[in-house]
Parts: sequence; C-alpha cells; structure tokens
Amino acid sequence: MLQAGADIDTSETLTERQQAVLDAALRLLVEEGDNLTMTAVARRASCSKETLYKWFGDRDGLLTATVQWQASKVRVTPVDRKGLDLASLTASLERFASDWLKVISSDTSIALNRVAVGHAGSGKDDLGAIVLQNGRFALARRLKPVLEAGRQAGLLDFEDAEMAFRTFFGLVGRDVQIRLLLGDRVELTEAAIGGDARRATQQFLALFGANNRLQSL
Amino acid sequence: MLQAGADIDTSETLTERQQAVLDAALRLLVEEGDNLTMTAVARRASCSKETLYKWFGDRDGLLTATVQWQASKVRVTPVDRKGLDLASLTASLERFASDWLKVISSDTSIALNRVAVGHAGSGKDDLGAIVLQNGRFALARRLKPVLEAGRQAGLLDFEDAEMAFRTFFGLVGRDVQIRLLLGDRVELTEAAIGGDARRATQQFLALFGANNRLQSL
DNA sequence: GCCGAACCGTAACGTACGGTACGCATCAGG
DNA sequence: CCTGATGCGTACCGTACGTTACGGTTCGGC
Repeated sequence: MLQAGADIDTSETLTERQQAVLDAALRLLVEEGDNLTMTAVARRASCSKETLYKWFGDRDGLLTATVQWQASKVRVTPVDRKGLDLASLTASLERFASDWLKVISSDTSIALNRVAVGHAGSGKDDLGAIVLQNGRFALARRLKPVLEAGRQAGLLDFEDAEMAFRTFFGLVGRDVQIRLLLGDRVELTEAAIGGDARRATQQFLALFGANNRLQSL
Repeated sequence: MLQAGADIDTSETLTERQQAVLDAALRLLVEEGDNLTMTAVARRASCSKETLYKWFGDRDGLLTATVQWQASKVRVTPVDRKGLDLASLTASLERFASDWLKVISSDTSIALNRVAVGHAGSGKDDLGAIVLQNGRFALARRLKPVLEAGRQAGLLDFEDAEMAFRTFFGLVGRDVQIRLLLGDRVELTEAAIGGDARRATQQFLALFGANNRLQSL
C-alpha cells in the first residue's frame, strides 16, 4: 500500500489566481506531456517564473500541485444505500463502470497518468501515489459500500470485497487503459462505453450474483 | 490499431557486440529509467559514444533498438491443438495467465512500459507501438488459437474471439499493471501468481464455458 | 611489416532548461 | 502622496546532456 493522506483537499489553501495558474499548467500538460517547461507555464498563465517558484517551490512541486488540483476537482458522489434491489444495484454498477471508462479515456487522465508513470521510477516525487489514490483507490472506496450493500441485501455473494472490486475493475477496464497510455487509438464513443459498462456489469453479476455457485473462486 | 510490422526480428542484423551493448542499455534502463544518459550507456557497455551514434543514429534510435531487442528475446511458443479436453484447455489458460502475470510484474517489463508510456505523448518514436505489439497484441495472437480450438472442441462458447480475449485479459491483469507502473508495491509471489491464474481461468470458464447461458453478454 | 577500418576514451561544443536576480507596474493602507 | 508588498516581464547564470570531433589503439587483409 502507498502512503496515505495523498488526497488532501487542496482547494482551501489555493487562491483564485493560483488555481488559474494550475489550470494553465494542466492544459499545457495535456498538450505537451512531461516536457513542458517552466517558461511555457509562466507564459501560458501570464505570470512570472519567480512567482511559480515562490508558490510551488520547484518544478516537481508545480507538477504535484497540478495533479492534486485536478484530483480535488472530482469529488465523491455518495450513494444511497436504502431500498436496494437488483435493478438499482445493476444501475449503480453500470454507472460506476461508465463513469470510470469516461475518466480513464479522457485527455487529462491520460496525460496525468503518463507523467505519473514516467516519474514513478525515480523516487523524486509521489505523483504515482497521488494518481493511484485519486484513481484506482478512490474508485474502490466509492464502490465497496455499494458492493457491501448488495451483499447485505442478498443480491451479491463474495468473501472479500477487495477481491470482488478488483474483478469488477478488470472486467470494466480490460486492456483499455494500458492501450490508451501506450498511444493506441481506442474507439470509445458514448455508445461503446455504455455497452461495455452493461457487459461488464452483467459479467460481474454472473460471477458474484447470489444463487451462483462461483463465489469460491 | 497501430501500425503493423513493429515486431520485426532484429536478431538477424545485430552483431554479437551490438547485442551486448543493447543488453547494457537495457540493464541501465531498468535501473535509471528514462533518464539514462548516452555517456552512461557508453561507459556501462565499454564502448565509445561515437560508436553508439554510428550504430543507432541518436538517443531515440538507441532506445527503440533496445526495446526491439528485448522484444525479440521472447519468442512464441506454439500450442498443440490436438486432443483438447477441458483439463488441457484449463491448463493452457492457466499457463497463459501465469506467464503473463510474470511478465508484467518483471522489472524489465515495468521499466520498458514506463519509458514507452512516457514517450507515447510526443510522437518522436514508436516505443508505445512496439511495446503494445510485443505485449498485449502478441499475447492475443498466441491465445486466440487456443480459444478457437476450445470453441471447436465444444468447450467454449463465444461470438467474438477478440471480445473473449479482452475479457480474459481483464480477469487476469485486473489492476496489477497500472498499479505496478504507478509505483505501487504489489505482492506477487510465485504462489500468488498461481492462485490468480487459477481464479482468472475459472472465472473465464464460468463466463464463456459451454453450457452457460452468458455468452451473449 | 604496413594500411585502413573499426572502435575506444575523452575532450569540446551547443543548447535547452531549471533556477535566480532585478527593474518596473499596480495597488492597498496610512 | 508615500511606502511596502505583490507580481509581471525579462535578462542572466549554471549545469546537464545530446552530439560531434579527434587522437590513440587494435586487428584483419595484403
């Protein structure tokens, strides 16, 4: 497990102007990838390099601030756990699946994951940890209550929620993320995402729905 | 789809010495990541920088040559398609799964994927395409005949082999690769890999085995 | 033994970029 | 109006690294 606390709410301590600067940096990151320069960020944000350094310390500080800033934008939408039946559970799962696919196929997510992966080797910063916390682990934190509720309602049957989540994760994502990160053009229209979400959900229910004898896998 | 022909057999045109140089570059790539320098490669390989440039053109050329060299090392092991029963099919699938998990969790695979992902944004070279061809797509090419044989033997039931393969891919890999690439320490002992391979195979058979009414998903 | 090619080691060049310093404009508070 | 703080624009410095150049060495062919 990675270090905790990597998903602090940064929107408190950032002024309006600083957020604008980070937005500019984010756009530049999407366009240029990791080879964006401090001068380019300063020019794009119409601020001076000195300000960048005063606010964010150094280049890595700016990068982490940018990643955290983007992470703080997507907030958790809690799920109601009352009156759960198969239809609403299915809808919840499909919604999670399609949201997730939309996220990982977005330009900013691809760019952010690219730089985080690139930086993961040399332990200079924690970009990988931050992205992981606000991506894969945040999804798990949001989805697990739904799974637990499904189990308590007698709709799902599994031993370990973590294991069930990881299976769902695999059924939804499959090879999409790695292909996108490696530059493959995956056709992900709105319709395709919807279809994938339905398929993954049905497969998940086939594996972990109650009345199936497969939960021991 | 990416451009074809990215997996040419390079072992023909490379001299013994050049292969040694690329091996050195590969080791350095695993240690240093993308921030390895030409001087470091020259020193590690006990050759001159001039030779590096004569042989590989420039830094990107050296990198692509290194990636292709590593790719050319893992050759395809064909599968016998005669006398297929459920036991042998299961064994084949488990073997693929465990081999794949072993590959993506290896140091060199992680390092190669990291630099390929990092370079994928700026279209300077085709590292992403090469890695994809010799990773995800090579696996598909090797596995699909097995799936087809399983279908012809009446053991599997699916419409689209590509779709079935992608599901298997997702069930095996789940979140492992992205976590590893992002620097998460995933415990992948020999035993864990074996267990994951068995679980994924059973799940796949539950979804796509004959006598199940789930193939329309 | 001699020649040229290939190659090693290293020094040198050019440049891109991270980081810093400084001058000037704006503006809030007194 | 004065003053200090904040921040923009820009020039500047240091350095790391890709790339090139060059002298010295090994070695196969004649």
